[in-house]
Amino acid sequence: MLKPNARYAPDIRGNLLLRSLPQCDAWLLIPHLSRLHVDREDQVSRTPCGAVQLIFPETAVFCVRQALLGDRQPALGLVGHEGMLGWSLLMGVEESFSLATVEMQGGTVLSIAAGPLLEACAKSLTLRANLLRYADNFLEQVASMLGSNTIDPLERRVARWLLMLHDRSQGDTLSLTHDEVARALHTRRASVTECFHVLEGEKILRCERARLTISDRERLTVVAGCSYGAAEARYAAEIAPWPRGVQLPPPSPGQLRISEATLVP
Amino acid sequence: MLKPNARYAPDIRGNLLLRSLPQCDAWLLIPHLSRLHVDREDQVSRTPCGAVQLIFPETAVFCVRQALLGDRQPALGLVGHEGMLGWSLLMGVEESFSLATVEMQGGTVLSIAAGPLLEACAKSLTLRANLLRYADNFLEQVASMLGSNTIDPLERRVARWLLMLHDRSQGDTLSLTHDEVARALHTRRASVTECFHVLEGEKILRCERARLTISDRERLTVVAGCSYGAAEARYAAEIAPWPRGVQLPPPSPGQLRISEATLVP
DNA sequence: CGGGCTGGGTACGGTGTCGTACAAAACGTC
DNA sequence: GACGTTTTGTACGACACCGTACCCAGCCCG
Repeated sequence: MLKPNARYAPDIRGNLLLRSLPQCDAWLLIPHLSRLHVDREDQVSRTPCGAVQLIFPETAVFCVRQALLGDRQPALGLVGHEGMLGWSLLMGVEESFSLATVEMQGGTVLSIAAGPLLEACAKSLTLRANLLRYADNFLEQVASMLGSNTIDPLERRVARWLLMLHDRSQGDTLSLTHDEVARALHTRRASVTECFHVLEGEKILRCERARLTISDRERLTVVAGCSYGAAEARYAAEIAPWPRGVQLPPPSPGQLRISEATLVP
Repeated sequence: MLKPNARYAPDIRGNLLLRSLPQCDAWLLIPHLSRLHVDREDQVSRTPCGAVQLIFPETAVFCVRQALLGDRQPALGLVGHEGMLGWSLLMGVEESFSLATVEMQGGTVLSIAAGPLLEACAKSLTLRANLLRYADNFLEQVASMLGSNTIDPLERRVARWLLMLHDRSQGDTLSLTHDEVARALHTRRASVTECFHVLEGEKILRCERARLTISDRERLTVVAGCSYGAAEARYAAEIAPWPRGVQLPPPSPGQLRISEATLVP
């Protein structure tokens, strides 16, 4: 019942995850991809035809939150042209627990309905594996977010969030309000303003009304500390080159002793 | 090189996830499962033969953290007899970003090496889907943890953590120290002690040295609020009955408007 | 040009949690 | 039964962040 849209094959180079697929896998998806435009604050979970879908953002950037919870909750992570939305489809779950909202100024995405997607995955195990590898990476992103939210002072969290947004945008200017950042990090708008002022004082940032420009990304990563970089480095190692480039964070402070379990007879 | 252990087929009823599998899928795994005993504080990621493995806890309860980070980090979630460890194998990732440590008093697990596991998954798509569904559920758990850590006052977080431990234990007595809880929630040991005293005053808890007993689980869930329950209810809906039983949290406060995206010609 | 609105600057008191510290109690061990 | 170790009880000052509030500056619109 979910007929693929009979349209010309769209260019997939706008999404790094799609671009990272081997040719043969990519062509299992391409005929079924539609390009959509989404606006700021949109929440997209179904195709215009009503089918559940997988979404590969191009210029749009999505902020993922838990569904069913109010609007006052922190962000779980960001998904832009490096990733996809709707991974739960690949895990055999119809309705995801999460919900994505368009951050910043809106843009385009490539979308494929659940039906054709699952057919394609059935045909190619490597396709499924490649997409699932991103799901794992997103889990790591959420884990990092948890760590950052729990132990980092606000300034560090703000720096991290800006870097994450920067990675997923073109250019160095982000069009968002202080309030938007505050809601993502679950803090006061006023606190975000203060953090911005500090960063502005250090010439790392420049902010105008509803728009801020990152002028010294290098030093911003220093402020963000080791909360930023781990998930991104893994993405680079396992999936595709990371948009802005990353180097691995400094070696871990504590050595890990992994003991072997004893066999029970 | 990774020969399955030539052992009698172990009883899999100790793990709810394994038990939830259809017979035919379960028997793809059973011949390759070994029962291991793990001790408190153990970190298990490989079989005694050195192979990466998937682990199905029975009586053991694991606390999952990010690997590569120091010991001073918050917990991402808990895995007990309702779930599994090593999901990243199913997503085509060799080494997981996470690391699990045995909480409380140790116990047994069922383990299968990566080789036989992947062979089994190749044979049965439903097996893979069933296991991946848990991976999605764990992601939701981490998401809840993030929310709780970010917005809840400490008392609520403690209550939630106790409930999560309770779900995965037998009986009503948890053998853990205040310090263990403090490290999981990334707070002071003293703060945890204070929370316990409050709960003890309300006759919800009774604590002795390195051991605490939950005497009124009902009221504990009230203290935990809506941070607890969402992921558990989903588990119940999609995988298997939840150990202690859960009812869905109260209806969401804010309605969600999901707009459809516009097609780009 | 003037009003309305959104976004940003700034302030103040309150408080939950932190870091640190020390002593008492419970337990294991010799 | 004495000792060391682990676990718990309790205290105090510090401070990051919170909630709230108000005003001002850009910006859109009529």
